Amino acid sequence: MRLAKKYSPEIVERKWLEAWDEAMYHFNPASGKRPYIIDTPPPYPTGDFHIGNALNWCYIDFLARYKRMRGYEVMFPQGWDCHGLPTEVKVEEEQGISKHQIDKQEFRALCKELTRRNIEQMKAMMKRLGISIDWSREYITMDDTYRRYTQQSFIKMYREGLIYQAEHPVNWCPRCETAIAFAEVEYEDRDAYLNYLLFRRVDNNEYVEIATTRPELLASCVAVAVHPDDERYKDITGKELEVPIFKQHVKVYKDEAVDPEFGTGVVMICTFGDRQDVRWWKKHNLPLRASIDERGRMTAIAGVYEGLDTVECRSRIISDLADKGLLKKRERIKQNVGVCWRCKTPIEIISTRQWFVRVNKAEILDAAKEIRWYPAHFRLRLENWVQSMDWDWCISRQRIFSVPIPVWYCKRCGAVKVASEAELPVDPTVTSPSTPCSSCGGTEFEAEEDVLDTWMDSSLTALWIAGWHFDTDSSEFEFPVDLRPQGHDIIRTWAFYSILRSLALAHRIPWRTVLINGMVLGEDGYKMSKSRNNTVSPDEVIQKYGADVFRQWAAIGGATGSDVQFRWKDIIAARKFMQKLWSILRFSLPHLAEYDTNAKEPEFELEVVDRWLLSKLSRLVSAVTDSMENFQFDEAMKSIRSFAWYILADNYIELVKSRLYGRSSSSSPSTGRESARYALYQTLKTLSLLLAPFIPFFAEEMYSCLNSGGGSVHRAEWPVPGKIDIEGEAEGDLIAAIAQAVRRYKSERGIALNAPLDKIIIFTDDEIETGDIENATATRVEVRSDADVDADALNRDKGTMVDVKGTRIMII
RNA sequence: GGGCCCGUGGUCUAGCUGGAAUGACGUCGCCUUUACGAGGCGAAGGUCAUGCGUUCGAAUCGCAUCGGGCCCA
Repeated sequence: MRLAKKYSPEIVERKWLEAWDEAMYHFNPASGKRPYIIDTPPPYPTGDFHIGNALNWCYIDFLARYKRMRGYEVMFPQGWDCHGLPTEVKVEEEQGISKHQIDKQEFRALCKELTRRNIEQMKAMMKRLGISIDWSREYITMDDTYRRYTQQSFIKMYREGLIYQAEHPVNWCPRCETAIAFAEVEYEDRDAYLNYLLFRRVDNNEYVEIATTRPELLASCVAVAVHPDDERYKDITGKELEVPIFKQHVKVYKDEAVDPEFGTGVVMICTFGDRQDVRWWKKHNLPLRASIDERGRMTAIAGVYEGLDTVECRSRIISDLADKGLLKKRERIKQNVGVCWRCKTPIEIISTRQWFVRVNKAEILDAAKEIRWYPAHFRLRLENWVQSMDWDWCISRQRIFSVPIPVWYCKRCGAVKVASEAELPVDPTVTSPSTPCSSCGGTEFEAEEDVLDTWMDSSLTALWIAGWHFDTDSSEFEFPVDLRPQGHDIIRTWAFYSILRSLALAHRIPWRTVLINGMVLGEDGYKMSKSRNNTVSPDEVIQKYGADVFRQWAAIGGATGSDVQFRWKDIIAARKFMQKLWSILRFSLPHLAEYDTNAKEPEFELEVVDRWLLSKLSRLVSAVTDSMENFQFDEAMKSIRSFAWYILADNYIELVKSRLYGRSSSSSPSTGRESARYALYQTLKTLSLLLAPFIPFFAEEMYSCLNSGGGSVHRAEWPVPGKIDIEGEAEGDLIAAIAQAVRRYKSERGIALNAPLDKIIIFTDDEIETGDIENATATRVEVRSDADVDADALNRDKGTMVDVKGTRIMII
């Protein structure tokens, strides 16, 4: 058999995509093998499996394939997190409607349909990438079984007092008209004015200057604060000030949190301008004056400004203040504004009745320490996040496409009626409770209209895949599961909520290990974004160079956990390596024709160069195994690449070529060829195994060409390192170095590599096998005693003395 | 303002439980040799940001400074 000269990924990859039986990736709990369960990220089905996803999934697949070969029963499931708001927005866009214009159920159906379509697109890309997902375990959070699970978890936590309803300030998006969690608030730098206003002292009619960026909140001003050590304001603490325009009297408090450097050092406390206001409001027991409503409009408290939006109100108040002489000055400043992560509208903090999940910070921090993080420092990101939370996790959302909160309210007594397990999944707006109110016996109920935050369902993935039963507190498979692979961008969301929920529902950590991947940066070094126009899709790379090449880039692009810059150069380099491997195979196969693939090591002693190769191979297997155990995919791939290129191709093949072609070696004429065939075959077979996690298509092709006992390389066992042959390595290193020195000699002099030289003299008192050197250099080799180095005046004049690893050789 | 990460040949990157600096791309030179010319072989190129310290010895540990990035406020 003779392979084509050029490697064609499109042919080989398509062939294996069609030939592979996906069942080989199915998790079989009855196999008796040790399980290795991966809590795979359930992406939000945008329809686009982007390069960041692809990097994440490549890491998972490297590991999944590796672990299978190591004898684990791997569970590599795949879920889809049907995120409500962005889907709703997309459907509105596509249909040209507003969600309020059509029936809720109809709208949900449109959302579902869009989601299914998007999932199919993303799945196709995952398959094309060769990701070894067990599709029999696919789950979609909008499906009834999963919705039921989510509602069950709600009920359990509600019964245990971990979920409660309360009126509390929450982050609110006035455009989406819904509460959002801390994790859904982003911060942006925006231009703003710092306005210096005059507040009148009630006791002596003097004015106090107060700087604020949000004069529209004057109606909500409930107090003023200064730093306790601020000498300038010693005399006003405890006194009352009159708020301009609105005339309410507010007290001046002392508080350490005031920054005396900002503005005038006097700050007005409003309900609510920001999170600090909420802290002060609680600490000083201040009253609540809500001046902004759920649509971002001014309320009746704002008097003449009622009905205006905040921006209009701000400018009206500023001009009114100026008219009254109460506006001292304005300064342009940069302000960090909290915005809705979906629509970038500045958020408000308003107090409404919502559902909350209790956040037990200490418990989560302890759990985070129990989990192994790779790289370790990412645990700190979670810790910092937990410590920064000001109030509990708000889980109710005023949306449509999400899991309904399974609750009704008794119309007669107002009691909360939580659905029973038997009623799940339930949409309380469609179905009535099956039993009367337990407080008053009433049978008329009002449905809870709110739905759950999407993290309420995606934070259950670890429990779901392990088959955790809420009723029996036990799981079908091992829990905690083994691995959570995810990007560092969602530590504060998915990782955080998953830990919280797992602790609350199962009283243990969700996974033993978290493996973090970095973000993919564009060629310009910046994070990929459409606005920067530096995006590259995995599809584009695959179409041009194949999935194996993409996967090599994913492995080798950077150290695990660090951000990875996308570079076409790396793609080209990966493709060159594919071609190199192909050429090695193309050269080797004819020499291995009719080779008995089950052959044991020959009876006779192998040639030194062959022993050298096998010893280096042993080291490679150890190194790659070690790297894989430590998630160092870049190191693993690099080790393989440099072994294949430098040791196998550049040195070994050049040295044994002649023997393989049947020309005899000097020491053991009859066995030279068999010795080389044995070493070459073992090496290629091992290489195909080591490559299998990274480039599954090529590895399979290679494995099948080598006829290694049938079956898929992906069902084969991971290689065990062979013996290390110290002497063979030392002599082989010298032989390879001599051949290399001769190559360099020829290269420097412009001599063709296959051109014979006069002769090569090796000065050594050790034994050295010269047959392969002669063959590789096409030159006769003479061995002389080291003592002869300076003796031969004639040759010294003609030749060039080269020091090779401490041994001197003369090239003539 | 707080936390974290990083600063290695022209560019990107590994090493960072201390012992003569990894690889890729680019550059230059040579080569159509029966595995590879949209390729191969070979070469040049580095004060490992700066300073101080610990050590027999530091890219690797500590401190400080400068610069970049990310996350959070």
